[in-house]
Amino acid sequence: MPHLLLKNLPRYECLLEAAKEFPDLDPSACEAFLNLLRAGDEGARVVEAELARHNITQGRLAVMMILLNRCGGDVPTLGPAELADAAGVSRATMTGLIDTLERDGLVTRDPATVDRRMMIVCLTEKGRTLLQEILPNHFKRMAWLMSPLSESERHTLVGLLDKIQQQAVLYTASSLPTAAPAAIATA
Amino acid sequence: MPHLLLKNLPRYECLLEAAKEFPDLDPSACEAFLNLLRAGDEGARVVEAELARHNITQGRLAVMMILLNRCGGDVPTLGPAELADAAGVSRATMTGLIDTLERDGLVTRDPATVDRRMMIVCLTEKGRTLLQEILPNHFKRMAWLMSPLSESERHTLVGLLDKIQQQAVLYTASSLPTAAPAAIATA
DNA sequence: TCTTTGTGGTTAGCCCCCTAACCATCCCCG
DNA sequence: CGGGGATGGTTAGGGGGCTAACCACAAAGA
Repeated sequence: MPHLLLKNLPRYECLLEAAKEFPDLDPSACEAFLNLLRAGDEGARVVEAELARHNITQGRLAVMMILLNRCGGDVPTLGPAELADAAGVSRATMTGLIDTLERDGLVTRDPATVDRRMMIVCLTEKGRTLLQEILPNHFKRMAWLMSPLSESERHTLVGLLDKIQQQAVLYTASSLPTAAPAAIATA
Repeated sequence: MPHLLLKNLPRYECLLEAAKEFPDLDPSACEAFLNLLRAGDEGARVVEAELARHNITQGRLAVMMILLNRCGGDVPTLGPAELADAAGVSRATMTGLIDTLERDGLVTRDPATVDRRMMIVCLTEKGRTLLQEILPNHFKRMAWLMSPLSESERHTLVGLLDKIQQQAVLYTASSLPTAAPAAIATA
């Protein structure tokens, strides 16, 4: 589950040292990037550790929360494709997630009548109950994890992260052609 | 590979809305956490996209870089256990990583003579060459990804991320007993 | 109408990560 | 010297992610 990287991040002096051998290495960029991955990893680990006690993963929880949000509303026509899109995973992955959720009795999967290609996924009562049982602690855990940061620090953090994320999206948007290296070169 | 979460993060108003139903939900904490995971995910995706062209993953690269650092030096006695520890993965995972690296001819795995339990993993010439070919672009990519941030912003970011990471470690350290929920409650 | 194209869902095959269990070997200590 | 641990490496089994390929069906165009 971890995104993996070095457990003990290299110290800044080591990065400076390595930069001598690799002129392209930008020490502060490297440091920021490694810390980003590490913090994300550790944070995810904390949250997942709790969910694991209920035999739930981030992916499964995401699916259930999406269902809770929308299936509770007016439109109960929610199929794997839309779920996959909302969760940001492939349709094949969503099939697997729904498989296990269905096996555990947390969701149902029924063929739709209007469009015979479609399946309709819906939370069961058991799934809804489990969510009510898990979510409060889940939210508490997130709040606790962020508790060292003041309100204004959180705002700053979100702003910085957003810049990175924008840049990343900019890459994936232009990565289809071989234009990516060019974009790098010009940067 | 993504750590997975919702593709489109909920807007802040939605979090406020949800907080009415779940009093434990701290909107700013939640927002910060989701942005952290997302930025980490997207960043990792960018870096991995390039590595994938050379049939390399973050895990494989980490192993090779550790080997480059230490095997190039004086002590060539580097086994899976130490590698696993340095990379922050389980020994079983490291076995798998070395398997594929060895299959691709990037590392060798030979039994040690002094300690007959040990295997010695070493970069091959091919592995070394591949690293020299990959790393410059890899570093450029990281630098490009962080280019929207000024030097001082990067410093700020590292500081904030470190606070979160400290907190996370604090959790995993005390999670062996059931003390974790208590720690949450008191927070 | 009939064909073509697009879309929804699943399957197959691969990779990576984990835990638990298993041998082999080393090392310490009685 | 001999019998525990401790340590190194692998295997087995389970998730979860991806792409590519497939079939069923819907929708749009000739």
